[in-house]
Amino acid sequence: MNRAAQQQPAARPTLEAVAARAGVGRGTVSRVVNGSPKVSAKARAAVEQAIEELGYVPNQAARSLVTSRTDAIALVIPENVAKLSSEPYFSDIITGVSAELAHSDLQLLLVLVRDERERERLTRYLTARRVDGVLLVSVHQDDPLPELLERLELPAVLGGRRSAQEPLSYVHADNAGGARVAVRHLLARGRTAVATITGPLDMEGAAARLAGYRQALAEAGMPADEGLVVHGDFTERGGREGMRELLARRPGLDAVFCASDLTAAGALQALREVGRRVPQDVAVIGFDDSVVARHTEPPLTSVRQPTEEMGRLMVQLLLEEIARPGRFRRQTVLPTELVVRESA
Amino acid sequence: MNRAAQQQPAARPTLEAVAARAGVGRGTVSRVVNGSPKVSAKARAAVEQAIEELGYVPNQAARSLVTSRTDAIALVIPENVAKLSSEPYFSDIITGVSAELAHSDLQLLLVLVRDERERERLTRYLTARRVDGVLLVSVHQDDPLPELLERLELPAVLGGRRSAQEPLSYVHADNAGGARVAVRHLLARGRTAVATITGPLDMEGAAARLAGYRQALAEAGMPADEGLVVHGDFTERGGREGMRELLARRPGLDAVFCASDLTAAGALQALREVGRRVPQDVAVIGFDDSVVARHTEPPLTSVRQPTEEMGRLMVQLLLEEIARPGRFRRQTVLPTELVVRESA
DNA sequence: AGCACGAGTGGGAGCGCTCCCACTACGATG
DNA sequence: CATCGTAGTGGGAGCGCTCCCACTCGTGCT
Repeated sequence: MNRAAQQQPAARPTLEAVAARAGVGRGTVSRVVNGSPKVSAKARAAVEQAIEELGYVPNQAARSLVTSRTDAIALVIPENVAKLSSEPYFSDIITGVSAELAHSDLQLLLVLVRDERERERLTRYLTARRVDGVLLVSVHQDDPLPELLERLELPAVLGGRRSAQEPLSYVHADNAGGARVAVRHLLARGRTAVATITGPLDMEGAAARLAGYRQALAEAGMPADEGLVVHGDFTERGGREGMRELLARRPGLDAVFCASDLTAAGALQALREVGRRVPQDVAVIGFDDSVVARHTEPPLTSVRQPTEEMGRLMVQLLLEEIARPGRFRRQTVLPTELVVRESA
Repeated sequence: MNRAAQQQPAARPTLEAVAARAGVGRGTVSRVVNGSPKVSAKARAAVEQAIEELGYVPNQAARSLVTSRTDAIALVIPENVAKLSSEPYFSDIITGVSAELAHSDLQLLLVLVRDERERERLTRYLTARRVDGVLLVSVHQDDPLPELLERLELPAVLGGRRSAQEPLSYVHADNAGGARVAVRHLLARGRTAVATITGPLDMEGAAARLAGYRQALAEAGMPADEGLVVHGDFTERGGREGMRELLARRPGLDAVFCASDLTAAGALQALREVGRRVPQDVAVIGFDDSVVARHTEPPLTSVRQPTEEMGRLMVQLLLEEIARPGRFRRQTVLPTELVVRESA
């Protein structure tokens, strides 16, 4: 077992080296690198040339040490549910976040939190302030992370609020409105027994979708039948089981509003199992208008929320908050819209 | 516009503070924090208590400055194709990488490279050695990144090699073998005109799948008909257009092997357009066995590659390479397997 | 008793940068 | 012609840590 020879990979030039080469002081180089206007054209040119010649790249660690900025933000996804590929919502958030971040000079740290151990690790990480800010999606009512962020006074933006009184900045979609539109659509098409498979109700978004469902039924003067409401968890499996349960409880139902596309895909499977045709026998509507909505059979009518846009917006809010850490929290609602396909 | 008061958020305790409190020197605290065995039980206990009481968390920037380690690695995805949510492959890689990384104390930087500007930014970033290592997936033949990584002597692992002579470490699936098995399956079921829609052939994986297709046909003594080969790009759109092209060229085809599930999904659409039934008229096989394979109508028979596992393995190789930067490159092939569903 | 040795320990030096203050040079002003 | 800005500059101090060397003890041996 021979030890690999300690090779020194061509030590990178330092600020000091650039200064020497350009015949100026360290301060001047620093000013050029950081775009300060208080540098003469001549000095700037000399420095820029030296940087070019030496291939100088600033050492971020040294910079961080003195500025205590990290130039990185974390996107935290509590992935306790399933894996990323079956949750297009998260992928779209990531896409949006990454796209928006490309304009800035911040790096994106992706943190998937699967269990308690990983949550603790994240806690230590945030406590060490190893990021300038945090984006947090899929927040549940009792999630301890938002409070930690508040306590640490770490700039943060939530994707989806915990409640209507959410103190932190957040971006969310008009969940109740989307649900209302979906259910109205079903009623307008003559459906009379509209069921719903909810998401996890400890998430405000899921609760709002259920509320929207109820509002639309109430508007139309339909009696509230709790037998038509079954609880899911946004997953496909939840949708399948929820649908079976609904069919057992209310065999006469003719429509179902699902809290996510995945849920709807599961419902579709359960309906196929028992030979109910979609949309003839039962109309189905999903939520998110994610990529799965286009691949199911039949393709899903779904409430579109601008997921990628939400990611972008979250970054914008976070950058603002990082720029001026005063408590200027901002909360933004994005519109939803019904995309009609064949399932309803 | 009043400027927010400069508040100082409870200055974090330093190593020095811990040392003072524990009544030991800085060196001892450092040793405890870094798990050195050369500390007496008594000193260790004192330090640990002080750390606890003070809520000490090491400053990573200061540590990086002297060790020139960052404790972070980058996962680079050249996302020039489409968005993440429609590419389950990438999501699964991310899932695997993140899961494996949870065992270590490294952080995951996700870098999506969309255009030339972002590639340059990444180049600067890597040049500044702001990560300890790099995972690079979806490498094309002419991708300049691998060479940059070699030049920088930055530990790196590729997901998919550039060629059989790949000098860098990599993990890849047995693409040719998978393709062979798929095509054999079709032939064994009596299909006589088996077409293929390839991936981008400047990727070794795609080329290997095409080679496997050809091998299986040759084995069976079938004449090679280049009219049955059409070029795609792993996308759904490519699959749709490729299938249309194939139908125009060889109306009599009765099977098609697609280089990805997405491609197969597109092919399915094109077949449906012209009323061909799957699998009765045309059998279809995909590749990846990603989440879309289960959602198409009919569900796709597909060659499974252990994508998540590949992500995990990439991390393992990278960690090894970071641990001893000697040129111990490792190259690993993972098996593929045919998952039979209804489309073939 | 004297010595060597290893286990532990303290703390100086220094990583590469930004911050900031003192300083220079030069044009404008009274 | 003395005085005062003002734009630009150089470099000391210090961020919080690890590295490493010099040092102090016991302990076991001669």
